[in-house]
Amino acid sequence: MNKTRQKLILATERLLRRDGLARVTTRKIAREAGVAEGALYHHFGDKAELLYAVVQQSMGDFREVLEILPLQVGQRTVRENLEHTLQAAFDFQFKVVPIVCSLYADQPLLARTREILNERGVGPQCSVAALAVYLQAEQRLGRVVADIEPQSAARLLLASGFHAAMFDHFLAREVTPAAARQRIQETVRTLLTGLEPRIAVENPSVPMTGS
Amino acid sequence: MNKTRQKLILATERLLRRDGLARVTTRKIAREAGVAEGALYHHFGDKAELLYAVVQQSMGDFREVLEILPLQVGQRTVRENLEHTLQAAFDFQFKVVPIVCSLYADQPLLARTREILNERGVGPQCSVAALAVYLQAEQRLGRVVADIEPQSAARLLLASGFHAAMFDHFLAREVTPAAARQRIQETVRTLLTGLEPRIAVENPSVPMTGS
Amino acid sequence: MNKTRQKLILATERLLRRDGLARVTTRKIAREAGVAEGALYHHFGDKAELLYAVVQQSMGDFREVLEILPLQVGQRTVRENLEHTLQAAFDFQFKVVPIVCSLYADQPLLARTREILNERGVGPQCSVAALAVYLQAEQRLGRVVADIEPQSAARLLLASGFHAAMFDHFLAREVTPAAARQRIQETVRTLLTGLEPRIAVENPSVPMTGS
Amino acid sequence: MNKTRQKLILATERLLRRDGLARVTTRKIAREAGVAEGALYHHFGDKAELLYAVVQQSMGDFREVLEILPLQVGQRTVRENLEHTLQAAFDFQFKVVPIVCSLYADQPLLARTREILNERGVGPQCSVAALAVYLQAEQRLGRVVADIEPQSAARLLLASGFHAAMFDHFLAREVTPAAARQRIQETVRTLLTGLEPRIAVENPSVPMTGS
DNA sequence: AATGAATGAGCTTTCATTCAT
DNA sequence: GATGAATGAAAGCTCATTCAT
Repeated sequence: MNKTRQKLILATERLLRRDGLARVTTRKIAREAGVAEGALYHHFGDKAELLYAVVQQSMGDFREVLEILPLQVGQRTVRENLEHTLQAAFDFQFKVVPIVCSLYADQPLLARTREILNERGVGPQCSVAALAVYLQAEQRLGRVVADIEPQSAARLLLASGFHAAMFDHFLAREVTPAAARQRIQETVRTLLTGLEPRIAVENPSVPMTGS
Repeated sequence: MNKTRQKLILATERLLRRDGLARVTTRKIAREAGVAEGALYHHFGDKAELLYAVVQQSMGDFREVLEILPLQVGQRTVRENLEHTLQAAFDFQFKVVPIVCSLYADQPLLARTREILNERGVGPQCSVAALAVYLQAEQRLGRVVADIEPQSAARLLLASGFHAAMFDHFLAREVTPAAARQRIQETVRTLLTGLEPRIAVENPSVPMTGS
Repeated sequence: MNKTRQKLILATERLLRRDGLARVTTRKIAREAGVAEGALYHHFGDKAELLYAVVQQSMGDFREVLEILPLQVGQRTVRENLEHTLQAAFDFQFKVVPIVCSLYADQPLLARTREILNERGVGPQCSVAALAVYLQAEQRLGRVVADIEPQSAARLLLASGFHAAMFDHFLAREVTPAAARQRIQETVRTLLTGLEPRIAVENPSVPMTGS
Repeated sequence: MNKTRQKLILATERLLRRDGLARVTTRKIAREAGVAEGALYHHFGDKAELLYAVVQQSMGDFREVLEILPLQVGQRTVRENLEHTLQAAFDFQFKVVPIVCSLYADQPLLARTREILNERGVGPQCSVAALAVYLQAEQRLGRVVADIEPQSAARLLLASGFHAAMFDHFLAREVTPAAARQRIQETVRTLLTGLEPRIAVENPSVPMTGS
C-alpha cells in the first residue's frame, strides 16, 4: 500500500548517495522511481518534504533504539548498550549525511530547516540528550564514573559516528558492516577506558564489560 | 601577479562561506569580485576549476594546525596539549564547515576534491593521523594508557570538534570563545577520564593533569 | 435534476468571482463543489465547457435589467429613469466584472463566449441598444434633445458604470450604496446638462428634471 | 539601440492582442521576438515587468497628450481638444485592454498591481484627474458650463473609450482609424450637447465649436 | 585581457485530463 | 455515476557558458 510513496523515498535515497543533492532533480527521482514527475507532488508538498521524509524514514531504527534506551539502564553491559546504540546511529547517519551536509550548501534552506525542527521540537540535540540521559542513569548505578559530564560523552560518541559517516562518503567507499562494527567497538572501548593511566577498580559491584 | 584571478578566488571563498555552494552563481562571483562574468573564463576553464582553486586554498592551513604537535610530546600535560590542539582545530573546522559540507551536495565535486587533497597529501585522515602519532608517543612515555587505540582517540577528539562546528553553524549562533573553550575542556576531560569506574594510579611516573 | 452538475457550476462561479479565472483549477472547483475531480468530466467535456456553462448562467440576467425600460418612457423624469437604470446596471456590472474581464485573458475563450452570447441574442450591445431605444423614444416626446445620437449617450452611461465597477474592484474597496448612488447622480446630471454653455429652453412642453 | 528590448515589447503586445495573457508564455514571446528565452530576463526582472513595460510604452503618446493638455486651455475649441485627447486615450486603451482586463483574472496579481501603482503615484485615476483639471480650467474661461462636475465629465469620456476598446476586442474586429474617429466625435458631441432640451447661448464670448 | 548581452538546456512546480477501481 | 492517484506536457525562471566588441 502506498507503493508510489515508498518508491519515491527509496529512489531519492539512492540518488542522494550516488550524485549528491545538487545533482538530484525531481525529474531524475521520478525516473529512478519509475513514476511520473507529477506523482511526486501528490505525495509530497515539494522536493523539501520528500527529503524530510527520507530523513524520517532513515531515522526509523535509530529512533526506536533511542526510545528503548531508558529500558536498557542496568541491563547487559554499558559497552554492549553503547555499541548497539552507535550501530543504529551510524546506519542513520550514513544515510543522512548527503542530506544534512547539503543543507550547509544553502544558508536559507539551513535556516528554514532550523525553524521546522524547532517547531516540531526535534533536532540533532535530541539524540545527544537521550544518550546523555542514559549515561546519567548508569552513573547512578555506578556503572559509569560519576565525575564525567554525560553530555560530553554522548556528544563524543555521536559525533564520532557522524564524522565516520562523512569520511566514508568522502572516500565513496562501501563500508562493510563488519568494518563499521569494529570501528564502533574500538571507539566505545577507547571512551570507556579513557586516556589517563589508571587502575581499574578491583571488584566493581556491577560487572562492567561483558559477562 | 594575477590580480583578477586572486579577486575571483577570494570572492568565491567569501560567498561560499556566506551563502553556501548552491547559492553561489558565476554572476554573483563576478559582481562580488568586481569583474565581468566573462573574465572568470579567462582564468579558469569553468566554474568547477574555480571551486577547486578555492578548496585548495581553504584547505591549505589544514597542516599548520598539526605541525607543531610532535614538538609537544612530553611537554606540559597531555590535557593541556590536547586542549590547545583542539582549540586550533576548532577554529579551522568552524571556518571550513560551510565549504566542506557544500562538497557533499555534489558527488563529482567531492570526488575531485578527494583527488586534490590526495595529490597534496593532505585531508581529514592527515589530522587524525598526526594526532594519533602524538598520542602514541605519549603512550610510550606512559602519559597515556597503553591499551587504547590512538587512532580511535584521535578520531573521537577531532570528530567532536567538527560536529560542534556544524552544530554552531546550524544554530547560526555566535559561539563565544569562552563557551568553545569550556566545551573543549569538558570533552578532553571526559576522554581522559573514560567512562569505566576505575581507580587512578597512585604514583604515575610522569605527572598527568596539570599542576 | 442533476445535482452534481449544478454544484460544479455554482462552485466555479463562486471561485471565478473570488480568485479570478487564472487561479481557478479543476482541483479547486472539485473541492469547492465537494465532489471528486474526475466527476467534472462526467458532466462536462472539459474545463472550457464548464466555464461556458457558468458564463451562460452569469450573463443570464443581463436582460432583466433592461426589460423594464420601455415601460418607463414618458414616465417620471428622464433623470430618474436613467438613475434607476444605471443603479440596476451597476449592481450587475459590479458582479460580473471579475468574470467578464477574465475572459479577456484568453482569446479562444472570449471568442467562444461571443458565440454563446450571440446564440442567446444577448451581449453588451443589447443593453446599449435597449437604453438607446429608450432615449430615442424620449427624444420623440421632446424630453431629450433631438440632435444627439442616442447610441452614443447610451454607451456613455453604461460605459461609465462598467468603468466604475472595474475601478472599485481594482481598489478592492467596499463601495457604500450611498456613494455609488451619488456617483450615478452626478454622472446623469453631467450628461443631461452637457458641457457646452447654453441657456435652457424657457418653457419646455414637458417638464424635464424632477418635479 | 537596445533592439532586443524593443523586439520583446512589440512581440508581447502582438501576442497579447492575438491570444490573451493566459496564452502568452515567455517561450512564445521569445520566439515571436526572435530571441532566446533567457534574453527576456536580461531586460526585465520577470514577466510582470515586461508587461509593465508594454503598458508604459503604450501609454507613450497618451501621456504626452495629457501633459500638454494644460497648455491647450483656451486654445482651439473644447471640442477639438477633447477629440484629440480621446483619440490618444483610445490608442492607449485599445493596446492595454488585454493586459488590464487580465489582471482581473488573478486577484493576487491585481492587488500587487494596485500596490505598485500606489507606490509610484500613478494609476487610472491620474488620467481622469488630468482631464478634469483641464475641464475645470475651461469652466473658468466660460468655455464649459459652470454647473457640472469636471470629474464626472472626465470619467464619462475616458470610460467611454475603455468600454469601446473592450468592445472592439470582444468582437475581435479591426477598428479602422476612421471608424474610431467617428465614434469619438459622436461621443464628444453628445457630451458637449447634453441630453436636456436647451437653447444655446447666442453670443458666447469665446467661440465654442470650430472656428 | 576584459566585457556583458545572448544563449538554451534544465530546473521545480502546476494542472487538465485519464482510467482502474 | 463517482473516485482520486497517476500522468506528462508545459509553465516561469535560472544560470554556466559563449562570443562579438
